[in-house]
Amino acid sequence: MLTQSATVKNAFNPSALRNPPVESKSPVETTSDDESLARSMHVVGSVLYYPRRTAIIHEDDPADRLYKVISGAVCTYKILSDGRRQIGGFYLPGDIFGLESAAGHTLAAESITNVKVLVIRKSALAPLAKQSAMMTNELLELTARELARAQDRVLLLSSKSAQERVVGFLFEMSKRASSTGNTVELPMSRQDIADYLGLTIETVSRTLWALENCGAIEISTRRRIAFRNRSALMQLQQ
Amino acid sequence: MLTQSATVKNAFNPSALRNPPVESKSPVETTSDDESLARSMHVVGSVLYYPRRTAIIHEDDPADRLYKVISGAVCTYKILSDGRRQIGGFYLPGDIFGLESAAGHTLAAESITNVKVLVIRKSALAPLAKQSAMMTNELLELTARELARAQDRVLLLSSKSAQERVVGFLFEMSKRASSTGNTVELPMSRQDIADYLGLTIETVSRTLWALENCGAIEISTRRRIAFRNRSALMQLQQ
DNA sequence: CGATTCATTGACTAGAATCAAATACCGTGG
DNA sequence: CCACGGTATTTGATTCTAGTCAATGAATCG
Repeated sequence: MLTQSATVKNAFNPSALRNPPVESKSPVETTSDDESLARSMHVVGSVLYYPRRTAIIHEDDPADRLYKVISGAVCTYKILSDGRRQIGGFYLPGDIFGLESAAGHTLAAESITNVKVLVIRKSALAPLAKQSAMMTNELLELTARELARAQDRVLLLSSKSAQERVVGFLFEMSKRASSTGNTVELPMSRQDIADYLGLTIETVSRTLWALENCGAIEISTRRRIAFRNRSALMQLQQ
Repeated sequence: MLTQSATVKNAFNPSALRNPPVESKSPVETTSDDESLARSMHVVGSVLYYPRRTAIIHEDDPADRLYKVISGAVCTYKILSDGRRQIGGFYLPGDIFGLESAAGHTLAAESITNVKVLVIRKSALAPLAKQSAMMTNELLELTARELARAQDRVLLLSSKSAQERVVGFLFEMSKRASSTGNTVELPMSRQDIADYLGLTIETVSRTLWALENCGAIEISTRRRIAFRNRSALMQLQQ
């Protein structure tokens, strides 16, 4: 359970970061349809800092909080009985996580990089929701979008090849992550990508190599990938 | 698009059913937390009948309706570019579908058996929702539950073997479908099961045979399966 | 009772997992 | 700045699971 003391233990001083938050690159965008929710979160929520690779939600935590990423990257996951890990999703600045847990079903969450998150108790949101039905609607909209994403993952996992998955992932990230021109910055490790796509780390590595080899991408750094031939990639993705 | 005329064309006379709705076996259960929604649906919604294997929602339909299964079984699905079909979910009496489309992302839906459904326009729901914030909350709760289910599917598809998938499916159905004692009645075809689990029909068939061979289940009819050794099955599922 | 669809079974193949090893990267401390 | 240790990643060889193709068998519908 995420107690106050646990939070304090995990907290770190943002001024001491070796990798400072990338707020300048990825400003927190509040889209028009979550404005009232965003405002409420800023009013009654509190900001927490987590260092890289720290638990934010444990799998058995009561699911009574919503989180908004301000800077950094977070993933939700589940550990299966045989030790395999499935990543439910990556959350980048502006994204909200903790929505799925309304049904008592909880994914764990951990920071991939140093992160700054806005936390709010759902119970603190309830009285505000009474005032404006707006906010409940926004929550509903967000949850429906999360559902749509999950269904896209179901599609991806059920019938796409390793190559299609990796290419799809690169496109998804180029849309969502901080990407300047043709370059995309991946905050997560190869293992994270593998666990997200339902592949092994070896397969992810080999697939990326193959994509580079055929001139579709260029792996500048491990964490930085440049698109060399977008249309060729499109075709590989189907 | 689902026009009134299309509805009429697809409609069938419930008194002429060869396989009458199983209302007596599977009564429509309205759980405590969707009571106000259920009431509203019954008040402003309308009942439609669809014969077996008929389109209820087309993939390009505007996503402005909610559906509640009264009797029979429905599946949502998507056809992939290469012709494969992925089933998003099965909906049995009492289940509501059409929730995911709030995000503009639509799955098609078709009847698996003859079905009776309650349909309501979301726009008709909106004015009622203003009166009671309750209902929006129920919708949120339902959507969150649907999200949790989708995430379970993601887990299942990303890292479970064919055997684990099939066993998991049997347990899911024994919980949800009309099951008397140790027998579960499957309204869907092998192909439906395969498309739901991300397997081929051959693999589903072989896996079921293997389960029967090792004494875990008994395939009385193609559509009726009896559990012979639940604890052995549990272990196979992991 | 035949026609058609649906399901099962068999033989073979392909793609990703696994196991094993080598290499590159990163932070640390000298 | 550079050597060092530990971790993350890449690469190689092999295995294994589920897919594919093909054919047979069973159920259902008219």
